[in-house]
Amino acid sequence: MSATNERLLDAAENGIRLSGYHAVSFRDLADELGIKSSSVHYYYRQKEDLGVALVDRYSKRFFADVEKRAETAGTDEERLRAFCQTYRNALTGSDRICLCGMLGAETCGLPKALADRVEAFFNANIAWISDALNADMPADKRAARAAQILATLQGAMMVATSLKKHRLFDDIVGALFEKPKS
Amino acid sequence: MSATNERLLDAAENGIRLSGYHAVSFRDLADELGIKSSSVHYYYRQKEDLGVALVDRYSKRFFADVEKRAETAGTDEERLRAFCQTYRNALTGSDRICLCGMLGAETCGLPKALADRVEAFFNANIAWISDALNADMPADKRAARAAQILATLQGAMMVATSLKKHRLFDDIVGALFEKPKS
DNA sequence: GTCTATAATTTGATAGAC
DNA sequence: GTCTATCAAATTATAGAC
Repeated sequence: MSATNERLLDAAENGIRLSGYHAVSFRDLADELGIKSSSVHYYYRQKEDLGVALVDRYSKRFFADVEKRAETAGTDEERLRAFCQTYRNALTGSDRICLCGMLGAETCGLPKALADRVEAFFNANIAWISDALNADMPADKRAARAAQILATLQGAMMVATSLKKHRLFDDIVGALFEKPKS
Repeated sequence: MSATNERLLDAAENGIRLSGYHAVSFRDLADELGIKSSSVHYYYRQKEDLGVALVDRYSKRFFADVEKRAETAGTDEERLRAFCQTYRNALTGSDRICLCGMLGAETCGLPKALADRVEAFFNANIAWISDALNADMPADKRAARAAQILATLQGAMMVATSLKKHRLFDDIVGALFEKPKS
């Protein structure tokens, strides 16, 4: 992977996470990198190819970060908190929502290959969370709870950035872990 | 409000909720209505004006529906469930996420006037939910819980449509109301 | 209210030189 | 790997006839 290719993916991920797939053009990306749009086509023939490469890189990085954070976690709840921390870091480190959160919202307007990868990302999220719930919860409720956690994280990113109150993300995720008063 | 104007808003809301603001063009809307794009400009001079009118109509309808459902609610929890039902109905009746959920994700790429209205919609949501939490919860935790409920609803719509599993929305919102086992 | 006509710009994409 | 040159199509938008 060349340096230009990487800068290209960075700029594209950036733009999409801020404004959406359809708001990002090859020319804007080229301008940002100081190259021509035809050079962008050299790396990715179609926009769809760029999108797919983007989600692939994002997914890999995401789960690598989750695993790294979960390594030092002892309990299941700590693993779960590590997972949420990956989301938090993606937001507070960049002021941008999740790449797949944006693309997931735009699903119907995306090339099928791209929408499929986003779907896979979410399914992998739910599977990972479900696994972390093992000890806490009866099996039949795990899937719903996992989906709830994913939805809350995604929604929290969206609402927090829209309201430009990033602390809101922490408040929301905090409420998610609140223990019922004994 | 003329019939054409209303069909125009319907088509625009439709398209944006499915694919996003930047994926919807005046020409597409015109074609869907069987008119010319210049006629669309007659109703809304700029795309931004159309977007603003759209969010205004959506907000009005949304809170009218919430109030109507909440009318017959006795307890605070019933009021909250009525609120969630408005979201659910928006999704299951159309397979589309919330207009402001989509626009909220795209915030950075939107004209400021539009982004501001979306922000106002979310703030009104949080205020309404906070109010419904009155009896249940100490005042200092209400805001966080209200934001959490909003985020969960928005995230649930997004994830459920992306995964094309609409039942997931019900599962997620169900888990939100789950009582801790006594 | 709707149309024709048109303009200016942007966008996704390709061919071929260097 | 990057460029020039170019294209066809799409997009936002306006002027003015009917």
